[in-house]
Amino acid sequence: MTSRADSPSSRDKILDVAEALFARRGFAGVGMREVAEAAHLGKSSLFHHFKTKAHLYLAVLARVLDRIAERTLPVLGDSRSPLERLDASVDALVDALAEHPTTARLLLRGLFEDDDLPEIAQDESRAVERTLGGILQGVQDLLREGIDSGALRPVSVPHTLQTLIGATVYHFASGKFGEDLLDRPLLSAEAVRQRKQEVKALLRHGLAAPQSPNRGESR
Amino acid sequence: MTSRADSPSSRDKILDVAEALFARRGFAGVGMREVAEAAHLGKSSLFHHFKTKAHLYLAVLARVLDRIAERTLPVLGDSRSPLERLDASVDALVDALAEHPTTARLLLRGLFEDDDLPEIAQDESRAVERTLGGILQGVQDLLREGIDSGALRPVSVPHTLQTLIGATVYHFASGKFGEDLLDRPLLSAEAVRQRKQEVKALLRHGLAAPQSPNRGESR
DNA sequence: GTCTATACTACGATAGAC
DNA sequence: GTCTATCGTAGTATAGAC
Repeated sequence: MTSRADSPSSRDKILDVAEALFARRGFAGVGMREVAEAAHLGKSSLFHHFKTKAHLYLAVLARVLDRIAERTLPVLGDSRSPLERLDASVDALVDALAEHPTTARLLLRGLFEDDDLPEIAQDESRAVERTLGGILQGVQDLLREGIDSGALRPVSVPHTLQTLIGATVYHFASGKFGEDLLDRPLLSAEAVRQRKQEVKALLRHGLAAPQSPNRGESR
Repeated sequence: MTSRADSPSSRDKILDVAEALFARRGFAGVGMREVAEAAHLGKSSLFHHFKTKAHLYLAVLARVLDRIAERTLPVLGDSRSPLERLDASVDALVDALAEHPTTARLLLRGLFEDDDLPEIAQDESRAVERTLGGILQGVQDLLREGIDSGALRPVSVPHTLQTLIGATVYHFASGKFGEDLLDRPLLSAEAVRQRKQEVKALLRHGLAAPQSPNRGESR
C-alpha cells in the first residue's frame, strides 16, 4: 500500500485490458482469467494487484470518471455565460467520450449497473461516486444559473440532465447499433463533429428562452 | 413446434422471471439455475423449454420489443401532422417503457450489448432485429416527413433518433441513478407525466422549425 | 413435462514456493 | 511480483427415469 505510481507498468496494463473487456461485456461477462491472459499475467498475479474483481472494476471506473472530470470540470466552472458554457461543456464531454471507444460504454454501464456489484470495496465505490457527483453538480449548477438568469427556459434540471446524458453518453455507447444508424463509425471525426453540432443545436433551440420575453411561442 | 399458446403457464412464467433477472443483471450476470429456481422448476425443465440461455434471452427480448411495437406502431403511422404524431409517439413510447420496470433496461441492454451474445439462435435474433427495425423505420419516416414538409428543422434523422432513444429508453433504464437525481421513483405517475412533458417540450422548442420562415434565430 | 443425477468447464479466490 | 497448484462453487448442458 505504498501505492501511487508504485509499479506503473503492470497495474496500468491491467487497467487498460480490463477497461476494454469490461466495456464490451460488463462486470459479470468478464472473467479474471481472461483479464490475466490479456495482460500476459498469471491469474494470481492479477489478484495480487486487485484483491477482488469488484476492486478491479471500480478502479477501471474511477479512471474513466477522472478522465471525464478532468475535461469537463474546468469548462463547467469558467466565467462565461451559461449558454456559452453549456455549448463548451457539450464539446468537452463529447471529446472525453470520443477519446477512447470504451469510455461511454463503461460510463453508461456504471450508471445503470449499480446493483449487480458486490457490496465490498466501499472505499473505491465511494471515490467513484464522489467524482461522478462533482461532475453532475457542476452541470446542475450551470443549468440552475441559466434558468435563474432567464437565459434558459424553466425546465426541470434533473430531467434535463438525464436528457443530456442520454444525448451524449448513450449515443457514444450505442456501438454497432448506433453505427448502423449513422452508417459510419461513431468515433470517426465527422460523426463526432456532427454529434456535437446536433446536440448543441437542439439545446440552443430547445433550452434557450425565447429571445423576446413578451413574444412567447404557442404554449 | 406446435407452439403459440401451447403451455401458457410454464413458458410464460419462465419468461416473466427471466425478464426480471436479465433486466437487473444482464445476460452474463444471470444463471440458468437462478432462473429455474425463480420459476419453481428444475434446471432441466427450463432447458426443455429453451434449449440454450441465448434462446431464452432472445425470447425475452422479443416479447419486450413486441410490447413496444404494439403501442408505438399505430401512433407512428396514423394520419395526423408530423408534430402531433411526434408528441403522441413520445407518449406511447413512454407509456410502454413505464408499463413494466424491466422494459427500458432490457431494451437498452439489447441495443448496446449485441456482441456479448453467442452467435447461435440466428432465427430468434433475426426476429428481434426485424421488430426493432420496424419501429425505427417508423420514427425515421416520421422525422423525414416532418423535415420535408417544413414542420421540423433540417436535423440529422439518425442523430435525432439517437437523441430520442437517449431521452426515453436511457432515462427509464437509469434505475437508482435516475431516482437519486429526480428524488422519486422513475415510474411514479408524477415522474412519468413530467418526463413526457419535458421531452415533448424539448422537441417542440428544439425540433420545430421557427414559426416565421424569414425570421431565423441567430445562427 | 418434470424430475434426479451427472459431465465438464469456468468461475473467483487462496496457499505457498521462488 | 510472479508463478503452479488447488479449493469450492456455479456455470451450461445432457441423459434417462417417471
